[in-house]
Amino acid sequence: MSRITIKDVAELADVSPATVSRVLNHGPTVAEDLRDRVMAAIRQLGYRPNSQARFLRTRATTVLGLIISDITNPFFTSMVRGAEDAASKAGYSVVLANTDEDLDKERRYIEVAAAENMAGVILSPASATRTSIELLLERGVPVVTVDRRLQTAKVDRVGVNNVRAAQEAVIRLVDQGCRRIGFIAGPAEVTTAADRLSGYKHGLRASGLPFSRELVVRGDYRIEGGRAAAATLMRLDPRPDALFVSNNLMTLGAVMTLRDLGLSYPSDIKLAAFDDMSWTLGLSDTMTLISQPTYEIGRQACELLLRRIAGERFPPRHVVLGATLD
Amino acid sequence: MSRITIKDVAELADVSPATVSRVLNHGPTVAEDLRDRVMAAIRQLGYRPNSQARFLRTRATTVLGLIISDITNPFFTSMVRGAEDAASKAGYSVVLANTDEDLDKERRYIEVAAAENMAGVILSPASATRTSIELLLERGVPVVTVDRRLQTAKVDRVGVNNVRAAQEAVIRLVDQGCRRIGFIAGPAEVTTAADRLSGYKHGLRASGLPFSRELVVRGDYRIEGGRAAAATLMRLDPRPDALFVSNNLMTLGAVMTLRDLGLSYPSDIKLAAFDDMSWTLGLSDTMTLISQPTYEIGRQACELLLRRIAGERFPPRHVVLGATLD
DNA sequence: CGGTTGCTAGAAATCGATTTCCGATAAAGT
DNA sequence: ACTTTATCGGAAATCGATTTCTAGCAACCG
Repeated sequence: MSRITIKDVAELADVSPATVSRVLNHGPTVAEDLRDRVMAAIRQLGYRPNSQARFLRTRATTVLGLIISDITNPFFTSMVRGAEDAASKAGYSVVLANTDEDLDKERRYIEVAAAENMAGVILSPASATRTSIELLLERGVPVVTVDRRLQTAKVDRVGVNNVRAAQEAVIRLVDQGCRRIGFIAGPAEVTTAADRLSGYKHGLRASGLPFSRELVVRGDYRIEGGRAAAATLMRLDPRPDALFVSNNLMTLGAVMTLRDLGLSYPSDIKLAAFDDMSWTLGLSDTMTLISQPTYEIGRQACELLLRRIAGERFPPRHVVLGATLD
Repeated sequence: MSRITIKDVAELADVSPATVSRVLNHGPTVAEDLRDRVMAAIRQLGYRPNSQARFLRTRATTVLGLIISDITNPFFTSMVRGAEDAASKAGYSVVLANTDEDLDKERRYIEVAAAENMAGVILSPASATRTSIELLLERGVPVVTVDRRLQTAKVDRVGVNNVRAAQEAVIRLVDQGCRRIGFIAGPAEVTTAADRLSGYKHGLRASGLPFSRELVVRGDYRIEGGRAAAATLMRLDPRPDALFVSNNLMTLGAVMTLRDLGLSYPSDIKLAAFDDMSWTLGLSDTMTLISQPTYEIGRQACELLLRRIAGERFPPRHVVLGATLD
């Protein structure tokens, strides 16, 4: 409950608060013995500067916000680690917030980040058009988006080329003999969903296959959505000979549906999906997987953010990393 | 980049800053028309109080810290949600930090929580003996631990009775005919690991089976650790007829090992494990699972924390929720 | 030897809010 | 009608740090 302030330290060391501050910050202009006395007093009292008070004067914090849509998703977990590693190397800490793809929650956490004057924010926006980051931008808090783009503001973004990756996966399926490829798309508001759908269409065109509306069903990027979407697709007549699912959790759902129907892959139906799924142990061994360099996405996003925080000015940058098909 | 302060609002509304503050906080003692003018000015300028400055005066924040050992683990994910729901109901926000079971990282985030003067902290300590929370306690920041206990300080804790749950699972395995039950334990520093090991021993004793040192191998609560531990156990001669794994991620590893050896469960060997694993789709259908009410753990931990924050004083409380065997 | 330069360290202003204290005004009581 | 009381709102102090400004002192130079 104690409140040890710079003044207490100053008194004990018999110097002025200004000197204590100098010892802690821009060091050199303080005499050896004073410096020692101050350090001793600090240790003795267990003094820690009040970061709020410090901020009031300096406007500098060392906490980054990482606002993501679903911490359940291993995709994001590895990204968090990449960001944390880059941040701690630079002396910053990362706090996480989970939005659950919920715009209200997202707005609340953006408010928190702004109110706490975080040094910068890495965001995977729940919506390209309805997520608003002006609260941050108008306060000068830099923002970098990961995975998804944002249409409401021009900010840096780190991700992969979703269009191309999706296209390649479709071509791969066609090479395996598929002709009727069902696509489980993501939420309409998310740019990755749109990009992947667009890649799906490109892939069909490139393969000379027709695009059919009925073969596309939207899900919510969660397990349940994938399950329902797959069920819808599998009721079609004739039924698809392949499913292409646009994220990992929905793929789990789709596999559940296939099980329920007694279908196995790849014998009865081929599967392709976005994102790493190695944690499912074998479920994904026999499907085409598009994996993204998630750790690297987090790392680079954080480094970009740190450069913005340091004050570098350059046009909004899109870092596009390679996704791999395997 | 703009800095809109209470002074700007006061000027525009042609009142004093004190009045603006009164409008925002303890309302009633301010006249209708002034109140309206102030509100209009606030809206017009998009004013938001600087929370650091406010804190300096009031010493009250509305951010809770949730410091957990592994956000990858679905166990914690659901807990986070429980805590978030309880917190937001009370007007608090939750920020997460991920320690990766790493004591250094953990210490860093405890420092962050203290430096940021978070209102309270929910912690799943990486070590019962080496995790130090005095930084928080001496500043009056209440702490509640979840899942694991802490030996370095007497604080509230919410979790399940790990000893009993483990014991029951062992008895269940014995009922299924198992006589040589291998146990994959968790890290020595974590209380849940010790409790579960102890429950395993109790279960054996209650079933009249001998305890054998060689049947216990320690893992690190991660996939790799489970894999290695299972491999060690399966090299024993005679090999175990059951494996009891003390958390979900290690169970994944153990299953990987069994696959590699060409063994299937429950025909060749029986499995029991702690924690929900429904996200593994079928992997866990045929094993004995001890599931914990994770959402509820998070919710109750948060409510306990909020009571402490509100200043309630009562002896450190241990809330023990029921784990279920299925 | 006097005056200038160069440091060091303290006093005081400052950041942006809240809150205490107090004066002014209006309402109420005699 | 005049004093007393209540209420409202402004001036100023405060929270805990940083930073500017300045005084004091020593060293250096001509």
